[in-house]
Amino acid sequence: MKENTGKSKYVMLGMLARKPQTGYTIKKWIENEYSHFWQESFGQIYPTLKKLVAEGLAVSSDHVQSGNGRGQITYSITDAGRKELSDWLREEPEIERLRYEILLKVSFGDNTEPEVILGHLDNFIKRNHKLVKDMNGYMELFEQLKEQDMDCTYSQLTALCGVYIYSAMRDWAVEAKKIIIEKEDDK
Amino acid sequence: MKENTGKSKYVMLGMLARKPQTGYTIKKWIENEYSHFWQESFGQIYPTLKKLVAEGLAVSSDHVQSGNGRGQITYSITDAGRKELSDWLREEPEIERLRYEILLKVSFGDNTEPEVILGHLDNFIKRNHKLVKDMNGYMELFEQLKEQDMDCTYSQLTALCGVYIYSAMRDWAVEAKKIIIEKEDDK
DNA sequence: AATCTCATGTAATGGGTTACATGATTTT
DNA sequence: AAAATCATGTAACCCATTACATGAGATT
Repeated sequence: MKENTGKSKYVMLGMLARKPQTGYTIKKWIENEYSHFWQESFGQIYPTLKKLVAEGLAVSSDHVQSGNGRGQITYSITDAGRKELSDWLREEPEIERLRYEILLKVSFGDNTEPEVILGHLDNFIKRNHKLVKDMNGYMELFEQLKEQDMDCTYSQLTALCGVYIYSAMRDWAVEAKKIIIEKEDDK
Repeated sequence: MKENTGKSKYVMLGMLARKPQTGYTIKKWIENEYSHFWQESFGQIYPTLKKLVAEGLAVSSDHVQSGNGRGQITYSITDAGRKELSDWLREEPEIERLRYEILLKVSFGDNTEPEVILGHLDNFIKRNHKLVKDMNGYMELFEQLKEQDMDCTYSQLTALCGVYIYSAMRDWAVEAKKIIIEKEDDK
């Protein structure tokens, strides 16, 4: 019985630490503000929330609250939950294992025409360019919140990371295209 | 029967496209040159290779070749395999889903002391700094190979991506530390 | 003698997404 | 009237890692 909900458990705790919420709003929250570095599906969220309650890390207030639809369940974090979250925060973060399919395709580039790879890079540049703009949008939004005395430094830092990473990816792809084209011209 | 070996199938094909190999050497190859953007375990490699043979995308020459140990099985790609690889290369790469645990912890930073997050960032900086050096080492190595007329442009591009991405991560973390410290000083 | 590396393989386990089921309210 | 959104939940499936099993040759 090695209860392992992986990281989802702590994500739920982190979300509930901000304010009591339903599984549904947690999902929306993650989609909106976390999607560039984290994602959770309902298939994870609902069972995990139930486990939190079973472990005493959260409580589910209002079993069925008739508002709209089927009724919603609001979860709140307990003191034990805050302790669990804070313990986890102290642990050294795991080294992330990346799986960039585009790098795989680039590395196998010899097995196709250069145009194929150049095409992928073009799309990649466009996507990352848009992401940089999105992240800068978030940065501004947080800046405005700060002026209204709302503390959101840590959230802003994740957006800043997005700016850095997506800019780097875009710049790399631009450079990569140049190098491939140069190589083709040399032939 | 939706035979889905995910991406591993194409990784194996890409490896065999370079030269006929054993599962063991494929593992070593991926560990050495791909680990920063891809990884495969034996539990994936061996069954996948067998499936490739079953699908006619590879052939296994030399069932048991007494050399050392239990004997090795060398796999070679077939024409059908090359076709499959090239078809896959043409497909638009999937959008990668990142899961950066450190960003999760940063975003929940309010639930712990700033020193905890600063500590994580310190380690993150060190790790990424080392990775940048490693990637630059690869870059040089590939440069030398180029001078010996070996074509390795595409492999070099993945190392270049490593330089870009790890530099960005390191620079972000340095900046993030500054911002957190500034905020603390303001209090 | 013990351990490390080469070498292949399977079974158990875990973590996560997708698809499906249900159903009320709100918007088009 | 139809479609979208709110809202919760389960089951199937897939992918991947880990642990385990086997065993020979080389090294310490």
